[in-house]
Amino acid sequence: MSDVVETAGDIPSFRYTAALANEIEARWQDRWEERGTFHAPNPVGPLADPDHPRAGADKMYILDMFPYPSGAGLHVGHPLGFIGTDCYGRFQRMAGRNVLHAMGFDSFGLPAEQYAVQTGQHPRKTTDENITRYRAQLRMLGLAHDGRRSVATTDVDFYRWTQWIFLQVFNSWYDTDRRSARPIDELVAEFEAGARPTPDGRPWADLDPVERRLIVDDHRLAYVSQSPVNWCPGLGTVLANEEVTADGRSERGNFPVFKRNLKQWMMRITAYGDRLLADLDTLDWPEPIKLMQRNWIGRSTGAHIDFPVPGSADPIRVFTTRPDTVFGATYMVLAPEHELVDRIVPGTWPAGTRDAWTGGHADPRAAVAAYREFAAGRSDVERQADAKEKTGVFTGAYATNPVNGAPVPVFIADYVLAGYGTGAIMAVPGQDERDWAFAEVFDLPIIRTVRPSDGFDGKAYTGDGPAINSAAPDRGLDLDGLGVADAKARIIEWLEANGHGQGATTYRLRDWLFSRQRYWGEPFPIVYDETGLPVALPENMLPLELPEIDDFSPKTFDPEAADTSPETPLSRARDWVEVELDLGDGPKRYTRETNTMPQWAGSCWYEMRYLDPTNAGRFVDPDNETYWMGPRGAGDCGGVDLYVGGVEHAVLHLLYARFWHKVLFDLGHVTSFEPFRKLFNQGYIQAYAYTDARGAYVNAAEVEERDGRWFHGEVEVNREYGKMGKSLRNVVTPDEMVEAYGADTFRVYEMSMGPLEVSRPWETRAVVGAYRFLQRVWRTVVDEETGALRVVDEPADDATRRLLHRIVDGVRADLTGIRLNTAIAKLIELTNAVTRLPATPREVAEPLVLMLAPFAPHIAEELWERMGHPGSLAYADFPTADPALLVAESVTYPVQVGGKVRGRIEVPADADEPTVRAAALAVVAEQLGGKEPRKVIVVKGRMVSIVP
RNA sequence: GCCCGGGUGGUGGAACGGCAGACACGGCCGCCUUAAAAGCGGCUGCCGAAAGGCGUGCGGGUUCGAUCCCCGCCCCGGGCACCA
Repeated sequence: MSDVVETAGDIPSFRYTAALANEIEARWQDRWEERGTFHAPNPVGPLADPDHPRAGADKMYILDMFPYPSGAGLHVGHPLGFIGTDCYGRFQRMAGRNVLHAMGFDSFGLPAEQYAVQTGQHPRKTTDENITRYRAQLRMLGLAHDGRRSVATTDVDFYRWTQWIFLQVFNSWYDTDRRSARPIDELVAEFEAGARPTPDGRPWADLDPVERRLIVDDHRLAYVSQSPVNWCPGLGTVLANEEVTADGRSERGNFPVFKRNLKQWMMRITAYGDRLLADLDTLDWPEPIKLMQRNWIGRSTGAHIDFPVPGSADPIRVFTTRPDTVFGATYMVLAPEHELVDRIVPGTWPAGTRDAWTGGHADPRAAVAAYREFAAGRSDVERQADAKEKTGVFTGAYATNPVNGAPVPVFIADYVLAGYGTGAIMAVPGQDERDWAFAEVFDLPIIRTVRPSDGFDGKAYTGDGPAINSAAPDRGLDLDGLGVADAKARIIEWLEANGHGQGATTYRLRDWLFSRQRYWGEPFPIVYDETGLPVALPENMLPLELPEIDDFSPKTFDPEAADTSPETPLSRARDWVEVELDLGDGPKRYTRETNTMPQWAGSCWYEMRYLDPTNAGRFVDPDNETYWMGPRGAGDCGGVDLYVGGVEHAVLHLLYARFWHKVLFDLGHVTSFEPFRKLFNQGYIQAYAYTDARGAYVNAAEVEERDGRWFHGEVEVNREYGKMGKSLRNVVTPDEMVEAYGADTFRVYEMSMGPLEVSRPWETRAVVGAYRFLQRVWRTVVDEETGALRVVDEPADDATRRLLHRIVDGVRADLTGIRLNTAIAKLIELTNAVTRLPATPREVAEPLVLMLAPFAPHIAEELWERMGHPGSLAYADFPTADPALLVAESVTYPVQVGGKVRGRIEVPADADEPTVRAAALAVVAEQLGGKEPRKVIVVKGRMVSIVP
């Protein structure tokens, strides 16, 4: 991209060229670094600085979603958000705020590990090299980061606190009465005091130590569970629900995923479902993101209803959002994995069992076993592909409908999910489409319990209407005639009064699967003793460092082999796994946990480490957390003032981080109850890619357009629009842009392309517009031929001064609202006006340069210095408009007749309405043809509208 | 299928319900130059010679006035999807 040819002598010696820009940029980047220009002072600790110009000032914490340092380096799309936050932060600093802006690296993760597996090189080496490269690329852009605060999640000093927070979570339980996490010791104390009954009612003192531990472990916010998880044989690891795509494949690698019962670490995020939902209302986030989180949490209200099973001690408890339809429950379905199944299945088929219900098996046990095997062997892909075809089998058991005593056959079917509600449903085919479909396959009765307004039409009716067939007079229950909402309220009242159930709320959100079978992640600070139960390492044994091993790969399997089980890389480090430790009760043998934490762990709290990156005694000092993230008043959630990143983290990272933050809040470690007060989703820079006739990508830089068609040499190629990527052969790097135009031009171009939140295509040839703009700014201050200052101390003419103040006012408003593209347009407008003047008045040049500084900081610093200001403008006051100069002396009113502009009048700004009206009528007298208009509307300062 | 977001010149995009198209790219014309590049200046929504007319996905509505608000479609992008 070095096609900007500069031959000495052809261009003025002091023109703002790429070469000059690069020289200026390198010089200022060095100065900023040497002087610590962007160091933000903390209230306490090693980063405190009482002499700093912003010490104790109003603070502003700006955060970017930190990048994964990939081996490919940055392309021009990556820094879009970083530049946006930098412009905003530089503006806020000039507006008087103490701005904290830092950059770190989310450096655990699969690519470094996979590269390590291929090459045998340790992932730490690859990771460190990539981070070094990223730092260099980011530095080149002139980002005003506090370099002292840069952290990487793979730093041992960082992940010791990730482990520490894990222990906080592990050593906590959720008190549903107080709606808060509490230390686990307090739960134990309640059990010991008898204040809290044990699950089976036996006195605490009668339980043996292992029984007690099992009960306590069952309450922890981090716990080991044997439950259905997403097992991905092709990757050799289990995955969180959020990492599985809609069609049942791994987000990474696109391998099939199977539900398997495996022992895994879970985080009890469901305990926080209601707070994660309710507190969304306190956040200044884009509505679509809040909506995605609301949908993900998926709160539904309804009721639990108990259906007794004759001969079984336990009833089948179902969750339903439509308790009003209980009279239409003609069968029930349990998830195949439901724990009650084995206890209710009889030895033989009951009399009258239809052949279609048995799956051809001689007895119910065989039928259930066969169906379970079938269901377990189906990947989510297959299950969802066949969603319309219902499968299942009769268990041989009947339950009793509590409202009328009717016997109800119990089926198992995989359309009922073990993880949602109670894993059991009452099926009401008359009012539910899925139940209808199942009832058709198994020829089950259908009872309508809601009357549609326009008649029955051979399918389930899910709308509102009066209840029918819903009375049991002998039991004091009659819903008939009630609308859905009233019927719901009435039946819940009846269920509660008669002990058959109660109103209930359930969430779609499931607990978070927290362990991975990988090497390159945080080791769990957990060991197992001879009982096989987990034991937390004491804090003084942190950090628990990753052991050095030779083979970093988890064992992977045939992607389709559902019946395989994970084997972790760390389990190969035998000397590390089998240890003797003294955890306070003398040296004993322990076995270490060999799973590692998922990549999300570090990103759940990194924003707090920037606040106090070197603190060896705490993850963050409370005074520093309170200053930077504390609530601004009663009811305020606190948190980062502006968090900018892509929408792809709408539910994963942003939900997990909120959860951890709330646990830390409950335990008193932070004062904010949300981590990110304001969220801003930046758009993406997209790019065109071109394929030839064989579908192979050709180098996009070599493609030319001719009459709306695209050619690579003489070959016509096909244009695609999408991502930038090596394999698409359309990558443009910031390095090339900086070399060809300078970092300031690159920054201005990216910010001027459109609103920060909107995605847009990259167009290299358009970058020159930003370049010409900066050249014009340069020329207003510096004579291109001589290098002399063109700035004069004479006052500006009135029009220029008014323009300046209008622009200052607009740019300030645009920057405050993060409308960076329109701010730049205004600066160009001002520059274009000033360029036409014979010399540049200082009263215009200085504010122009100051306003330019957030966008193009290097050239602004350089010009500021040349205008006689030593030091940096980073802390100079951002210009303020004089309100008196914002009021125009005269106003031009367009005059509309019948909605069309037919003339315009110029009147003094303070002209009263009759004056404007008379002037307007005069100018359009011809159109009115002497007739008196029906109506004349004068909008002060805006326009006149006449209805003829 | 359900839920969001969005459709404005050749292109990226501007417009508190008030002159649609700011600003930029591209294009055309000109200046400078032996020449080219760079730079600078002018023009550039569409139709029309002009006067003028038509224009913000399509069709309606509210309003003195609609890119903006309301209703119904069409198209594009994203999210969720057997959640009882």
